[in-house]
Amino acid sequence: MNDCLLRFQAKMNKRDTQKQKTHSKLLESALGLMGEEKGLGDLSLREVTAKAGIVPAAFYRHFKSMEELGLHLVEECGYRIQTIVGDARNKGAYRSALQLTIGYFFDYVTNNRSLFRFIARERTGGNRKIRESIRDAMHMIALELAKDMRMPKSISIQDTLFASELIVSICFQMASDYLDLDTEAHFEMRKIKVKTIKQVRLVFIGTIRGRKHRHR
Amino acid sequence: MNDCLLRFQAKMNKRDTQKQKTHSKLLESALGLMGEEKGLGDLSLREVTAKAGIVPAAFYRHFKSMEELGLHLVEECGYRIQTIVGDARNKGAYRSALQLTIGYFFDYVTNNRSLFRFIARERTGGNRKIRESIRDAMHMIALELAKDMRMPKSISIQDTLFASELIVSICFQMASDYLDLDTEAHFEMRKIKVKTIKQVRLVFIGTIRGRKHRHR
DNA sequence: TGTACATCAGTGAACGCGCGTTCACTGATGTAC
DNA sequence: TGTACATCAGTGAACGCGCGTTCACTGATGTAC
Repeated sequence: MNDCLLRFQAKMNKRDTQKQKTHSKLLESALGLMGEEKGLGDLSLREVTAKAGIVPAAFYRHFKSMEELGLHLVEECGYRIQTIVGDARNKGAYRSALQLTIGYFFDYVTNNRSLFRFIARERTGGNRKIRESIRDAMHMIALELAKDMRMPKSISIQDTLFASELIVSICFQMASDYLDLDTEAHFEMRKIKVKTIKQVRLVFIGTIRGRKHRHR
Repeated sequence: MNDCLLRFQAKMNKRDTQKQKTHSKLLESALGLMGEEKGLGDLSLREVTAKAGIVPAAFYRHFKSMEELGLHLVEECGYRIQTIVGDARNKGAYRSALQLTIGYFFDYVTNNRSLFRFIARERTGGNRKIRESIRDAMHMIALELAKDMRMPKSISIQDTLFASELIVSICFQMASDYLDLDTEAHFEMRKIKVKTIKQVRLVFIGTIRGRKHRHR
């Protein structure tokens, strides 16, 4: 996470570097403390600072409240997921079968449990500002995904974007269900993957075959 | 809500009646206290009992924890929404155009803000038990909806149920977005309704036209 | 019906606890000359 | 380069507050005879 946060940094003296490090450590600590049961709202400023190794009062050198930390976290997570989508493109995932692409997706979910848990949970569970921020981030991800979807020429950009937004929404919902399973529940995991593939395929078919209906 | 909770009650002396009344008042108070910003986890036992007009310690005569109250609330809300689906059937909503049915749906959402807010929020935002409980409730609702969907004979029961589950999931997600809007934002509300109609139509088309693909 | 006892929803006081926030501070790092 | 002062991330103690939970209690209602 550290290097992500430093990505726009210009002048970097010893003091600024240290501050950035603590800043990142606070975000990382917050993300790490949110387990299966705890959301952003369940975290206390005190436990986050304790995990980050600073005194509670020092929190205010970085954020004016836990909500502000949450907004930074959404931004950071949104950025990371966009990177994931970009990586998938470079790996050529979109040239593979749908099944394979969804497989990659769930691999990412598995390897970034707390990140996806956070977004899925706060998407509806957080406060209003956080929810809006996540909606924006998901919109950006959908834009990124739309670029990569290979649709027949007859499908307009608007229809492609409409489909990609629905797909992103579905995938986050399924990721949330997926993360609720025991890590050993392989059969149930398989079922969720298959269900996701079927749902996404349904969206593709609906988009391609329903074109005329939606434009009449 | 009271009559709902009494619906399986047999012997009803003065004492039992009073207890049921307080029990309902606790659930109603909890639901009422959850506004735009607060979820179940943000409620304190003390504020719920205060709103219900009893002393904090008396809470334990009804529930052993706030989590238990939450589970009762899910059950109650699930039941109420099923009733809504049933009502819609009796009103003949499913014989109307899709647009009309979705219109009815959003009317119900508007008239039961806290109920839908609660379910939408805790679906991913609550703790694990609550989440599972909501998934079960939504499954029941999807079963109810599947009964009412008029699909071509060529569509199997399984495919119909698959579609109805996706539709329920989509509708709750859109209801959540809808409830985030200012009550005066009529244009934005219209946009969400149109989006929902398009998404649900897409699911219908995908189900009907994709049949062969999914069975090959 | 009347009486004596049992039940139990709700009371009110008390408790210890972790919380967010404040404040004056320290001491390492940065800056101006 | 060396010195004097400014900056500011992090400290540590203190605060008042609302929290969940406990407990012995009260008094209205129910039950057995």
